[in-house]
Amino acid sequence: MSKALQRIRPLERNETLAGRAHDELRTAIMAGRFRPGEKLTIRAVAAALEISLTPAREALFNLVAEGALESGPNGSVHVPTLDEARITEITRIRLALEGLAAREAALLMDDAAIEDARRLNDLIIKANRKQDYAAVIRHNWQFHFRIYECARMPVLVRMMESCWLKTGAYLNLIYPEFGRSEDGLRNHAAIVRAIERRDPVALETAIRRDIEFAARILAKAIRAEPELQ
Amino acid sequence: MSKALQRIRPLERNETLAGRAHDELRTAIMAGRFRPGEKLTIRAVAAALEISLTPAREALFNLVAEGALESGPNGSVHVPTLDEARITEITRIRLALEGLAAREAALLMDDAAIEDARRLNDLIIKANRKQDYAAVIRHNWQFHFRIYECARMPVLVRMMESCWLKTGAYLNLIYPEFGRSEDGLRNHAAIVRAIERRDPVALETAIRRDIEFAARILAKAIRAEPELQ
DNA sequence: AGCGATCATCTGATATAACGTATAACCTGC
DNA sequence: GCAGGTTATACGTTATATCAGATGATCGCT
Repeated sequence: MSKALQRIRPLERNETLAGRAHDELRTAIMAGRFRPGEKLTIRAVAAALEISLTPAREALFNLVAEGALESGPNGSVHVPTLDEARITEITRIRLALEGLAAREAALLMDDAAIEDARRLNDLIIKANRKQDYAAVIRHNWQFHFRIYECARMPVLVRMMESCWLKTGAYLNLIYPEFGRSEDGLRNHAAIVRAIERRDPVALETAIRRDIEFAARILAKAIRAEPELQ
Repeated sequence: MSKALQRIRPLERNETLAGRAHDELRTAIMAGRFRPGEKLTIRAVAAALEISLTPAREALFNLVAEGALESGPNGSVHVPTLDEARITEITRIRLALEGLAAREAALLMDDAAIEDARRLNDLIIKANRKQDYAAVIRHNWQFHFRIYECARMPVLVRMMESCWLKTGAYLNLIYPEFGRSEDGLRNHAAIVRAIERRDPVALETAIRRDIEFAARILAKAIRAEPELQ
């Protein structure tokens, strides 16, 4: 086989309609474009994406299986809602998983990854200044997972993504407040310093602080709008 | 609403053909009834369960989305295979997740749960003596998850299940050896002692030892049969 | 006016058919 | 005998039709 042929990757599954629908919904969830508790009917998704019921249904229930959406008693699918117990549970899981990923990534990050993280953090700061919270959310995701993927633990990455997806619908709720506080930016600065020094303990500490900070703001936002529970 | 009506649970999704197929495949995977790498075609599953392609397909791809099965380039679905890197990754994840669950469960287990765990451990010992490894696998699952569910962290439970499912196909590979060694039984005895004393640290330690022991045997079994990679 | 029943509509579940692609057996030419 | 192409079969993907259950509104009765 030629060198050029070795470079090209095998076709991924998301070239199918169901796969594309899955990706589309996934990024929409992460971007917080659905309200917590919002009901997603098969037919509405099919109509919105201009596909038939079969791939729309497959995308929805795959997201349910992933834990990104929830299914009601009669097969209806909605965006998950979070109460405080669920938030503390997810937070504790994130501390365990992302702590592990952080320790490992600190040892394995190469210069390109460190530079990417630094650049993404700058983008977050800029977007936050412009109050472009959609960009903040997107770059924050990229920032964290650019680090985590350096741990070379794909199963772990999928589980961390699952945690993030569960809280995705609430991100728009917290970001105005997140931006106002300086703590979020300080935590990210500490993360960048830790990866520059390739210090596993410092990185885990900084990541933990970031997670706990986000959890506090999220809990406060939910207490403020209890109808979203 | 009456007290009695609050007790009854809403209909679960597995009353549908797709849900039942999902459960059926899931328990088959856990029981190690499929070989690692075995290909599961939609039509074969549909024929075996005497259902049409639609629910069979849904069950298969939901298991893929859960991480219990893997999908190849052209949409084919197979039982996951594990190399040593994957085993160490899953082991490290399990240590993090099940360690968290163990610490929490130790504080929350009531007498009924402790009694159940003791009873399940006895069943494991008996089944092991009879060399009924299918029963050992089943009771081992029940033993661990009877403990973990006491942590009241449903998201965490699903993630731990996902880890167990990934290694399910290899369980038959390791159990003859697992039974021969006394270490497995010793670890379980330590687990039972720790939950009787409701000691979080001791329980986490014992669980960790059990996980690491299982990982060692699994890695050895895979090294012995490299064609299964 | 309040309650309950009936009916229309919405929605999910499943089967089936049609389509395109991969896989592999076979066949041909060298 | 072997390489390369061809064809048939198997398989995944998608759309559509049909059915059943849930939902909600309207109408009638008390």
